[in-house]
Amino acid sequence: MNKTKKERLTNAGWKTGTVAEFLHLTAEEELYVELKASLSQQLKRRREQSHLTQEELARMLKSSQSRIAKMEKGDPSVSIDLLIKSLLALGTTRREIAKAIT
Amino acid sequence: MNKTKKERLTNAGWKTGTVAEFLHLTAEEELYVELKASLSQQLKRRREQSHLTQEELARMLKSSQSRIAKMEKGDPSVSIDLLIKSLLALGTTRREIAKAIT
DNA sequence: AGATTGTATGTCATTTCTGACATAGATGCA
DNA sequence: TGCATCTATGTCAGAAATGACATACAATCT
Repeated sequence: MNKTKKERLTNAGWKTGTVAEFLHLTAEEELYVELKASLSQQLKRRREQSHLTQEELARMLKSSQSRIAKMEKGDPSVSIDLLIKSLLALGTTRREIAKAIT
Repeated sequence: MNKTKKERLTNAGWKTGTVAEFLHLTAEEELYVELKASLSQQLKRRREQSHLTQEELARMLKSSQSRIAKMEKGDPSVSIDLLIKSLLALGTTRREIAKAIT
């Protein structure tokens, strides 16, 4: 965003900044959300590489299509625990999980 | 364990093997438990390096001494989520967390 | 247009996790 | 010995996550 646009928005009463600021996240919360997002993306990649639909993966994991969708979207209702268990079930190694987190 | 001892135990009716086998864990469950144990150890290391007691850390995290103890012991009742949130609160970077997981 | 396939989103009963508390080790010190 | 400090373990009410379901959305067909 260039300076001019920012000034225009600010003058018009808008606040500018990061998503984290907008959502009032602390530094730690932001790191947590980002870390979770990385795992979400990794899960989606692995599923697509395996040519599985969300429904097929759900059956494999004894979960549901809607929960898989939420996992891949980084929905607040899904835990890192579930993401990691899912990745492990898909054959992801610790090293690969670590790489995704970095 | 040397061969002789294993034979003795086996002959006496004991089964030998890994903890995972004893607890009837699947391969994925075993990986999950190991990964969690790594984070537990990392948390304990960081706390001790910071010269904090469990009680002090508990106050910092708005948790309780007993939960910190359970975290560091890898108790089944604690989630990876809580471990990661705690590590982040202690200033651990994503890179360091990734390293611990590897 | 309608039909099919795959993904997203809202809701909810049940399950699991969490902080808090009590209390039991464990270690050191007077 | 008793006393203080730190850690471990069991329990439980309240909070959060889970799978399941319905349904909406999107893309691709005939």
